[in-house]
Order: sequence, then structure tokens, then C-alpha cells
Amino acid sequence: MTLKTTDIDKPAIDGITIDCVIFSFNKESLEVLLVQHAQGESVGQWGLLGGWLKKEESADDAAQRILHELTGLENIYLEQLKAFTDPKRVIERRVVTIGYYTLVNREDYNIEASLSVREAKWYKINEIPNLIFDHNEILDFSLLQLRNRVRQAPIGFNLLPEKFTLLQLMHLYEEILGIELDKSNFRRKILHMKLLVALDEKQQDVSHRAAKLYKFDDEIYKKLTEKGFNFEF
Amino acid sequence: MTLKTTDIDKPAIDGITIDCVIFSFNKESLEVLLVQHAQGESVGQWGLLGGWLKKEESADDAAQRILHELTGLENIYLEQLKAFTDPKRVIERRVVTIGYYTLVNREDYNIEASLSVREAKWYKINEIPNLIFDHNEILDFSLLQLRNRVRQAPIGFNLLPEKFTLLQLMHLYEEILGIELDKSNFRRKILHMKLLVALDEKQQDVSHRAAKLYKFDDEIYKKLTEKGFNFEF
DNA sequence: CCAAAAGTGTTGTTGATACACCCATGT
DNA sequence: ACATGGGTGTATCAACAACACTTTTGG
Repeated sequence: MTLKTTDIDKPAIDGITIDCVIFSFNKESLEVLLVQHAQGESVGQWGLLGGWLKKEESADDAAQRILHELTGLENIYLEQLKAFTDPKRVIERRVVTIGYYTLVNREDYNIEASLSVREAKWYKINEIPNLIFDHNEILDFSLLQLRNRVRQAPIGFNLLPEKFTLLQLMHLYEEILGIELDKSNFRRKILHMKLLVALDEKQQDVSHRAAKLYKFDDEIYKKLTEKGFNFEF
Repeated sequence: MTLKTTDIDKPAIDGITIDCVIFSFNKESLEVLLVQHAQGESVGQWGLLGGWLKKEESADDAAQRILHELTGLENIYLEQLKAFTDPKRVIERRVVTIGYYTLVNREDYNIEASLSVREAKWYKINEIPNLIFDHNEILDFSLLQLRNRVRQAPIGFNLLPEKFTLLQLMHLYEEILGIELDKSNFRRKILHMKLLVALDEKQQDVSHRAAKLYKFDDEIYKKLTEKGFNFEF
């Protein structure tokens, strides 16, 4: 776009924020981390984790920074959703937000003390309360996006611990896609992709036959990803 | 996100723009409309069609407005790509742009006189020159997005005239996806979807057997779209 | 009659689906 | 011994790829 000084004397925008939908997978259910803000006009209401985009950072960097402040994690898997721009999405101000979704492994996760967050809590995907601003819309959009992306690339692995069983993986897909899968057929298909590496380890402390553990292999993924593959189940 | 007055006294952002990748399909090749801006520091350089996001409009509305100003068209098919936020994408200013891509049917299309655009020209997808700012990046991203979306929903129809032949449609998919398709198998698959309505009309003035014309049926699409379908070819 | 594109038919292979069944382990 | 989940095998069916073939039309 052409820049003309006069165009921007009065910016039409009061600011840009980042809002993050943080997904995790816990005991067969997909959950989202919501926070109560400690300051501002929305104290006490639940919403997505968010913050202002700073002048010298990209939106990706801002999202990583905001997530780091809350969780202490670095290099979280995240993807931009889109910009949410309804002029009425925030009253009295013109604030555009850039939505992100991130997939975290619950085991790594650890909420840090934070000035801006009063409380944080995991909510099951079908038990989401009313959220501030357009955060319900952002969340709904992120679910659609997640369901789509999960069919095209093995991003779901980011929700699991490093070592996992095939059935855990299957339950993950069932939960995200909202479908039921056949154990036998799922095994065949996922193993046939050659994307998993079988470990010489088994589950511990389970009250039934211990399942073999697998891990996701980045190397193999990179090789396969060039041809593109299909995660339709 | 929490709003605090002090946070936004000095907005970190000089403004938000909209940039549109305009696709069309012409004689078996996918093309993009590029413009030369008539004003500002980038006079004479090719770039995407763009403009400022105004205070009282959503990004979708802004994109429709900007497209209307250039083409005279209303209700163009468009989809947001994402926000492009690299702090260095524009020198000396902090301008975030929201990318869009749109699919237009070349027959409807008609460039209007415009104050801000000096010239507009269609470029084949593999003959794109160097563009201003990060517009090459936006264009590359839009191509990826188009290739993805075209596999999941019949959006490609927006690039064709209302009545078309099966082979035209096949060539469209070949061009977008960069693959070769088998005539017979393509026919079977697309007709099997029941998405097309055969018309009682044939091609005119062709120097070979005239092909039957089809149209895309919105009604049927809506019925089918609920179950979701696969456009992998 | 020939070129060029439209349109049909056939066949082998692959992969999804729907089951039934056996295995290992803790209580 | 039985409950619980882990893991294997198989028969059927639908979809796809490859390719050969026939039809229509203008020149």
C-alpha cells in the first residue's frame, strides 16, 4: 500500500492486541486455558490470554512473549488464526486483535505468577462460559481451524507427551474431530504412514496389558512432508 | 484483552492496511492482478491492490470497498489470509497489513478509473515481478492458501464463468494444484459428487465436438457441505 | 477423411470398513 | 477368573489409476 504522510496523522486504530487460544489434551478431553484479568474494566471475567502488540515485535513474537509470561514455556507450537476486526468488538475503542492458537503438552505446562492474570483455569471444549469481547468467536474459529489443520499435518502430536501409545493418539483424534474410530483400522493406517517410531518401552503402572510406547519422528516427518500426506481418519 | 487507558496513549501502530491478491483464470492459466500506485513513495512499482483500514469498517468491508473502487464489482468472493506484522515490512513506519485473496471471473471484470491506481495488469502466477514491501510474501502465502482451500470446498468455481465445460473445470484444477489429471477419472469423480447441473446447452463456435455446459448448483452445495466433502484430485 | 476434443468402458489395485478374535496384566 | 485395554487377522466393498476405445464436429 502506498504511504502518504497525511494519511496517518490520525491513526484510525487505537492499538493491536494478541489473543491466544491455548489447547491441551487431558484424560481424553480437549481443553482450553482461560484467564481472569487482574486489571482493567474486565476484572473478574473470563477471556483468552492476551496482550498488546509492541512496536518493535512481530505478532508471532508477541504471542510467544505473552505465552512465556504466563507459562514459562519457550518455543510453543503456535499458529496465527486471523485478524478480528469488527469495529464494535470492543466498545468505545478501535482495537484489532490478532488471534492465535497454540498446542501445549500438559506435562510441560506450569503457570507462572503474573501481574496481569488473576487466575487461570482449564475448560473443557464444550463447557466454555461466556467470554469477554469477541473471545467466544475467536475460540470457535480456532476450533474449526484446529480440526482442519489436524487433517493435513500431524500437529496433534504437540498435545501429547513425547512418548505415547497408539490408543492415546487415537483418542486425541477422536476428541478433536468429534468422531469414533476403529482401533484396528487406526493402527494400520497410522503405522502404515511410517511416521511413528516404536520404542523399546511400555506403559508402566496400568491395570491391564501395558501398551507399547511410540514417539513422533521429526526426521521422517520432514521427508514425508514434501509429498504431503493425508490425515483424514 | 484488558484495556487500560495508559496503555494506548501512544499507539504502537501507525496504521493498518488491507492488501488483496486478486486471482483469475484465463486461457488455462492462473493470473494475479497487480497495480502501480499513482501516489506516494512507491510510484511506478508493482504491488498488490491495497488501502487503509478505516476506523468504522471491518477488514472484510474494507477489502470489499477497495475491490469495488477498482473493479466496480460487488460481493466478490474473498477470504482473509492473515495479518502480516513484521516490524520491518515497511520502512520507518509500523504498518500492519491484513492480507486477502479474492477469486474473480474474468468475464465480469472491468477496471474502473481510480485516483490511486496508475495502472493495473494481469500477471501469470509464475511470472510475478519483484513487488513492493512484503507483497511477494503475501502472494506466495495466498497461493498456498488457495491450493489448500480448493481441496476442501468448491471455491474454484468463482474463477469460472457461470456456464462451463468439464474440461475447463479440470484445467482449472490442474493449473491451481500444479498436477495432471485423467479426463475420464475426473469426469467420473466430479459428476459423482452431484454438485454440477448439466444444462441443455453446448459450446458454440468450437472447431471440434461441442462439449456440454454445466453449472455449479448452490442449493446442492449447501446440502452437501454439511457432511463435508473432499476435493482431492 | 483427418484432426481435435468430447465422452464411455474395462480392468487391476489399493485402501477403507466392519468385524471377530486372541493376548497380557492387575485385582 | 474376569475385566480392561492391547494387539492381530480377514472378508467385503468402494474408490482410484491407467488406458483403450468410440463419438461428434469443423475444416
